[in-house]
Amino acid sequence: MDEHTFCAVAEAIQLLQEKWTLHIIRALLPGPLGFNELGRAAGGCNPATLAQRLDRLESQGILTRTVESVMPPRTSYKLTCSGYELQEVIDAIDRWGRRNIPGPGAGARPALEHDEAAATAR
Amino acid sequence: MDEHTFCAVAEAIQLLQEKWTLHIIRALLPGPLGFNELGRAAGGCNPATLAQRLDRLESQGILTRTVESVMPPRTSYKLTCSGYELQEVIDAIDRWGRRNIPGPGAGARPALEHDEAAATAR
DNA sequence: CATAGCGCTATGTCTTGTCAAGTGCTATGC
DNA sequence: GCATAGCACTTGACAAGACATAGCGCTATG
Repeated sequence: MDEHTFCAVAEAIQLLQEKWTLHIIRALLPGPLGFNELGRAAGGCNPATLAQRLDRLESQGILTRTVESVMPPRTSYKLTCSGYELQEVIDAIDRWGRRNIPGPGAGARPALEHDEAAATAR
Repeated sequence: MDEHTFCAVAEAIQLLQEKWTLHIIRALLPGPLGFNELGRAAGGCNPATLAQRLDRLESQGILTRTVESVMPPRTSYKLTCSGYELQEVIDAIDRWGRRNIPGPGAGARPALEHDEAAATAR
């Protein structure tokens, strides 16, 4: 799109803002996982989306897909070093989130900040 | 959701992965902008989405909307300190992107330092 | 022998983002 | 003085994306 905003930054943002991407990477940080296992660890990603993300992340060189056995099916996804470097991104988000998101565990502040009224009364 | 995965991190990811959010914040780092101005600076966000994101970011305390004059319309959006703290998230993505994204030139793409003075904008 | 699990694709629905146009007004160019 | 373009947004129709669900061939359990 805009070559003027370009550089890696915009590209990276574009990539990381896709739904589930960060969750997937985060789930994969502790170690390799299988497909369904990963979907659950990411917080319940449905298989269609998961497969798509995985595809993209693999072709981006962020993770690798290793078929351990075809039948009984067993596949393992693990981060490449490029993927592990995303830890610092997630760490940064983590740090920010703990400081700036109300959250249920934030003491005497229940999560009543649900402003889903954005519907604007259609 | 998963109690173990939950808390601020997942929330923050959820928030930041919405389309344009990070672009908007990034565009706002150098200083406050108006609505259309911001939409363009973010890379061409359409007004509907922009308004929605802005709404959410404001109610999250990440930015403030100041109406400078109603007619001729002039509004200014600027980050709060909570918003500025996202700089380190964007920096992390930036750093990662420069290292790990091939880039449009697919080769030696010198990293132009065009927006590094953002922190002083206040 | 029935059930549940694996990795993953195909289906239809619902949510989300996008385009295009339009509002009331003012500051500019001719 | 009038046309044009800009401002900050809203609305409504539409496309793209994510969703739940079911299912494939197979095997390791109960």
